[in-house]
Amino acid sequence: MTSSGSLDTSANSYNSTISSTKQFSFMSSSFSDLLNSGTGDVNAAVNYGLGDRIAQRTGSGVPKFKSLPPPSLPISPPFVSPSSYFSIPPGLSPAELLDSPVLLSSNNILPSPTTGSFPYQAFNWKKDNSNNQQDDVKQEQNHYSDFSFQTQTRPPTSSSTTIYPSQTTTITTERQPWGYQGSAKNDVNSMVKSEFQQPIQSFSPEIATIQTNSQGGYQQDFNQYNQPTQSVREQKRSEDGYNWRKYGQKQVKGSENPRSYYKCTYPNCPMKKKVERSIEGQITEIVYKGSHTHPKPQSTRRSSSVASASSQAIQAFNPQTNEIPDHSYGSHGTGQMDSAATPENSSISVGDDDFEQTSQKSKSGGDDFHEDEPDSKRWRGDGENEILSAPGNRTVREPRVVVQTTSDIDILDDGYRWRKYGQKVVKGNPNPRSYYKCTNPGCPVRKHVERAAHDLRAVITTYEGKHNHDVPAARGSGNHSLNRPMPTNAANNAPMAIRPSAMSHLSNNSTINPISNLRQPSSNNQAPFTLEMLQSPGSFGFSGFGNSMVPYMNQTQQQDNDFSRTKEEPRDDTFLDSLLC
DNA sequence: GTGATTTGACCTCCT
DNA sequence: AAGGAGGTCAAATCA
Repeated sequence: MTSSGSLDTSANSYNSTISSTKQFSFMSSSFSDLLNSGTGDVNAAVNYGLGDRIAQRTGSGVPKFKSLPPPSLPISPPFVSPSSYFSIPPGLSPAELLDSPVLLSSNNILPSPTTGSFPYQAFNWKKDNSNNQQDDVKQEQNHYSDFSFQTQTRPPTSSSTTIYPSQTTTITTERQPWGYQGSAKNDVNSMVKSEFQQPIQSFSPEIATIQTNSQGGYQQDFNQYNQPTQSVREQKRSEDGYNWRKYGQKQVKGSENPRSYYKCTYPNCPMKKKVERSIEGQITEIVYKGSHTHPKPQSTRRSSSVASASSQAIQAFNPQTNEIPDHSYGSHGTGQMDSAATPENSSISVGDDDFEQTSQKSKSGGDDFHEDEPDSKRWRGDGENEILSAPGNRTVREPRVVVQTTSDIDILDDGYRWRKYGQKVVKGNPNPRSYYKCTNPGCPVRKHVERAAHDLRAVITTYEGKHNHDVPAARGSGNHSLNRPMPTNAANNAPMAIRPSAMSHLSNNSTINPISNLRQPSSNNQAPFTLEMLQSPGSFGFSGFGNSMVPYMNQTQQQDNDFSRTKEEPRDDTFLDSLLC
């Protein structure tokens, strides 16, 4: 139970292999609990869904794309494709970029679309390279949640990592399940290790926490966790850094896993989240709804020193959605919400209508997702966990940890509507890349989404082109919140759907663009987001991340470049054909 | 005694 | 309009 802590995964029965025990509350529950948790393997086996079985047979976890819809931020579509603005630094290969920790940070952490997890290396990177930086990062967690290994700040037991970017948050959660699942159950260490060994795309604070516990190595990063002095309250904090109160739990149809409902404990904060945990305790799905109207609670762990500015900049950076803002707020130890980037200022959709958007859910493992498909169906749809082949040769059932954001994902991703026009397996990634085109007549914008090769949970979304139109109204809702001006409190109402996928999004635009979060007219969306901005520490305040960001950027760019190829393709049909070929 | 969690009941929405 | 499912409430319970 901890609000955040309680990871109820449930819905999907995946859990299986990794099982954690009962509820794994990062926050409240102690890590030991995890360790104690019984084995879930048996259950897992039982729980396996058809998809899982298939996955097992195939030996590969086929992510379900449905759940993975790009991190759509309910709010606004990506501004500009980052790619266009960024260039890859010499010496960096795209592949490297992908693996680079930076990626994690970006969107904050971008889990591979496919896997949703970040490469283990990334962690190492931190350890090795950024111990110092890590500290900074930690401190700045607030700022860049992505990077944030905010969780770090928290004690291992409490997984209250702060995930600033919403998406990031999502990812985090997702990972946790994995991470600890394994670890939690049988052998925390082993599990964790395995995961880490495996690429962990999504860096969830929780995971981090787990790691910390299991592995000393990460502890460096997560020193704070170890701090004995943490207050219980802090421990309760969820990985996302906010304090949550569980207000309900319910068994969802079609899922063995119970779903827990949490509310942000901050007065008047509308933010909610629901977490499903597997029997083992693995988090199978997390869905955030709404946005925080306040800064993230400061934890002692957090370094107050973090410059809010930088953090803010970073936050803004998150293209993703509301969360960014939300988290961003939180992320700032300062609690400042004023960052321009914050959704608040932006016109984020809020309101009931928004809900559609709000509740985005991402589940890993979708074969294919149709944006048109209602979120509810999408994310919930299969319900079955897929078995992913973990890097280590292990076949692990991928926790369907889906970070859900709140609502309609269709639009969610970026507020725009997309039509799938192709799918292809690109070199270097066994996971198919779905290609989408903006459905708005005459709009040249395209995007492609793929799961990261190393982590199915991670979704990489790349945008190409600029929208020549405003964000379409949300389906079902006459007014799409997206179009609406954001409420004063950006985060407030706007349901943020955090998807793991979103987290993973590499999508240049969405991910990078803080602006995107702000719902601006499409034209604005396109607003120039220059590399300089990103790079310049001052401009976006990547301070702390500095270079790291660059790589990320680069990566995105690369993607764009890659994608640009597709752009050149004169016709969708042609393109599709080519893909099919 | 306070705050968080549990859990059955109720409400709302969707089909 | 009815039924089902999801989400929320709130009293009881627990820490």
